[in-house]
Amino acid sequence: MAKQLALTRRAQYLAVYGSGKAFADSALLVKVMPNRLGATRSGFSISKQIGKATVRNRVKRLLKENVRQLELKAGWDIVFIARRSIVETDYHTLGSIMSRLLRRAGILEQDAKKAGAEAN
RNA sequence: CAAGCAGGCCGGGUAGCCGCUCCGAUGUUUUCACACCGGAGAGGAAAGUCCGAACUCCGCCAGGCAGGGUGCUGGGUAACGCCCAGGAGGGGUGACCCUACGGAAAGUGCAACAGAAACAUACCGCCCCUCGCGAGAGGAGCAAGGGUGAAAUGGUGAGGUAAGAGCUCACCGGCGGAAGGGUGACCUUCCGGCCGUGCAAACCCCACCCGGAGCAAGACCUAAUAGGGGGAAAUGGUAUGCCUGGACCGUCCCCGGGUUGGUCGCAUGACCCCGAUGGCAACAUCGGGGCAAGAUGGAUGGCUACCGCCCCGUGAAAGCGGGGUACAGAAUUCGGCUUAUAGGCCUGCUUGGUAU
RNA sequence: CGGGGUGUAGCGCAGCCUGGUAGCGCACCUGAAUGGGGUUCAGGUGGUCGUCGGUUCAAAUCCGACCACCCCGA
Repeated sequence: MAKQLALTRRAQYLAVYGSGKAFADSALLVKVMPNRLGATRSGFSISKQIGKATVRNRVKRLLKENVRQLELKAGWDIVFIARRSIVETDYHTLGSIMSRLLRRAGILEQDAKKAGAEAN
């Protein structure tokens, strides 16, 4: 994932936390907020409660890879917040969870619906 | 063959598709960047942060006192609480392993409860003498036996005695002295007399070492705001305990305001590999060769297929089916220690069994 | 990444420096007082002292290692 598509400042995270809409699953919490950039940026929050450094790295990489595969509408800031049960979730299950949550948020491209159904 | 001891090593592989960070070349572009090609990209512990250093800043000024650390001896090292070799003590049939292992006649303190006594003692007792018909009472001696305790004034045996005791003797242990060996810890031999304990991971004494903070250290650049208001104090302040001397001058607190960007530090180093020489070894010296991650909301990845390895079931075997493939993720960099770790390999040695 | 602190009864804490008895408040249980409840009074239950080793006759306390949680830092 390219660097300019990532949230890199604490202020950006706090803005999404404060005024973004939330969509939740038992393994994942997603907060989204529209921006005016014409591009969609995403950030990841995996706290120390999730596990040791190896586990946190693994979770973040799975999330990033799934974001890369999904086709998202432009112009949104998205923060993915991991919950404890995400440790037992594999790549494909996590992909279906993410596509479901983002479709509810209304920022998944219609073309990608098919791919999301396939992943299920 | 089985059980074990010591040392060293590895810690999945190949291919395809899609990605990430850095470096280099080319092209487009005013720059920022973008496209494409090539190269590099987690560990033995990267971990815990328990020690030691490099490096950086702080007033590392001088002296002294506190305070902290280490603790058998000798060596290695930049340094260490690490490593090597040796000594002593302890454990194991053995290979071998373990040990914070200086000082208790420098001083202070503690040893609860129990017990007569925990620095000097006699509770139950033992023996002798006197009185008494006797039970017993008084006097003198003893510390062997019993009892209490974690610990009771060297141990075993013999002699000796009224009963006993290092009272005497032999051996052992401890202490002191002498001689010899060893750089030293210490060892061996001889002589002397018979001397109460434990705790220094209690204070302490002795020997040696230590200024403090840490890469969010620190340096530079760009942008922006302000050169402000109030108070304390001159026996004040100048970075980390205290005192003395010396040096310097504004210092400290509160309110208000601004920045929470970029670059460097940052990877050629007490570096790695091979060989030779010196040394029992740790290690050192010399020669040759090599360059091996560098992120900053933090890269080093995701998926698929096949193979390898281990376990279980089935089977004569081949094979088949199922499951597993650990601990763990660089953040200034090194030297150690400690802790976690599926499975596997190599070398030497010990004990027991069997065969020749 | 670096620095520091704390783990003791259900909860909040003391005891640790200077080693031998684990204590205080709230809560809980029983009884008294009230027609009943609260308040009050009396009595009582309850703790592997975070875990594992070491020193010591003896460890919550001294020493070492490990685990968990919390705080601070341009």
